[in-house]
Amino acid sequence: MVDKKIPDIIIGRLPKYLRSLQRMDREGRLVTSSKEMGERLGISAAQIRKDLSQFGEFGKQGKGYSVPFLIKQLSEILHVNHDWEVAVVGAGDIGSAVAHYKGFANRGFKIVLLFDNDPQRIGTRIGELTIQDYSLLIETIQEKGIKIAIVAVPVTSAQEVTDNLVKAGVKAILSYAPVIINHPQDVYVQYIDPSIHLQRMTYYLD
Amino acid sequence: MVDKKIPDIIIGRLPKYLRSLQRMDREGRLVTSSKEMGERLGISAAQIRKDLSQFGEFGKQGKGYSVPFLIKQLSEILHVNHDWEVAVVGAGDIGSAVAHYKGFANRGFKIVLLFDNDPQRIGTRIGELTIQDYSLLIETIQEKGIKIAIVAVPVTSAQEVTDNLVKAGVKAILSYAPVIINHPQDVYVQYIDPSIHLQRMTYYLD
DNA sequence: CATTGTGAACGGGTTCACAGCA
DNA sequence: TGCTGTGAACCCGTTCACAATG
Repeated sequence: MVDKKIPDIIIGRLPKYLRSLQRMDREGRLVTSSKEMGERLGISAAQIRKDLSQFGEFGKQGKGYSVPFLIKQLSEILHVNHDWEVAVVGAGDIGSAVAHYKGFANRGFKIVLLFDNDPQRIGTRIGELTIQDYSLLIETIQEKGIKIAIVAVPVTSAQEVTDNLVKAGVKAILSYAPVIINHPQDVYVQYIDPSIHLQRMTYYLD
Repeated sequence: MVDKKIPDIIIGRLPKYLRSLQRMDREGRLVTSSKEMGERLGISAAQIRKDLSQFGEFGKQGKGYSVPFLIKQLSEILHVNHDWEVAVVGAGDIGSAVAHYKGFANRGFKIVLLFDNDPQRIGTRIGELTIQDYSLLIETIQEKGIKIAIVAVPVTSAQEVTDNLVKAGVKAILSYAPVIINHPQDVYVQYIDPSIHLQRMTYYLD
């Protein structure tokens, strides 16, 4: 294995492999194969083998892959073998749902901060988090050294919030605002926009 | 323009083009170019031109594209020139946030039904919707002829809910449950899983 | 002997570059 | 002149097919 540049499209599949493996693990499966993983994921077995082979020889010929071992390897590759602290900006409906979300457990993330600029909300609690004043965003995030943030604010504020997150040293942003955000090249941004997914499907509906 | 099979990867970009154009429209822009769209979207101008040319000749040489005209064309192509009625299953944190979400307006979708199986929730209201009994899911959806549903239930129920939606005649499903769902070929499924996005970024973080 | 790892072949999506046209 | 539409070239990801091997 050479540590050449891995195409981003492969990186994008690894979390799906990991999620599938963790599910197998919960089902008590100890070993799997590229064929089985492919069937579960709707991906060809050859592609899974080739993707994994970019990072090492994780399988055993004739046997397949050890589920716990592959989980360990993928977790390390994706840097989710330890939890990342995450800040959430916006405590409206989406921010609250994100703050309550149980799905980050065992996936490498823990929400530790929740910000809002509404005086009515600041100081109130959502789950185990107390809503912080947005005006303290930069200093608080800097202080804690947080590198990942989730943006759950209206379209109109998304750019300003992003700018402040970047100033605070955040390097990865997941935004629920349906707008493309300008950001430095060394900051990674991903988007969640349900309408995009729905429109992608309505093309095929009559 | 021949109505040959359009690659799905192109279909996936059209909603992004449409969202960007609607934003320009709100900004009062009347005309744009493939260059400008590309810069906003982080996509090459050539690709945008080639994508659009699959469906017709929408531009004017030397001038560019009319923003309102292109919005109209893309809306028709994606079948979002009229609103689709959407059912939401699950009225927990995610389902509630989806039900409250304003971002479907002008994107072609209107949530008209919200189901849950918790007797405590059934009959209560979320926004303008009254939570319906999940046991009435199939007949209600059939009756209304709803073709699109959003699944916001725990992983453990996602498959069963999907099976019932399919029975009810739903053809497009957007699922927030972090698990791959089995479904007939003539039913389209898309997923939203924030952990997948985050893990895709942590690969690049130290 | 089932299944991996992988070079080679393949296929298709992206970019290039320019003719065409307002 | 400026920008679209598009055939051709290019590039890169996927699939193929089989040697390797526990």
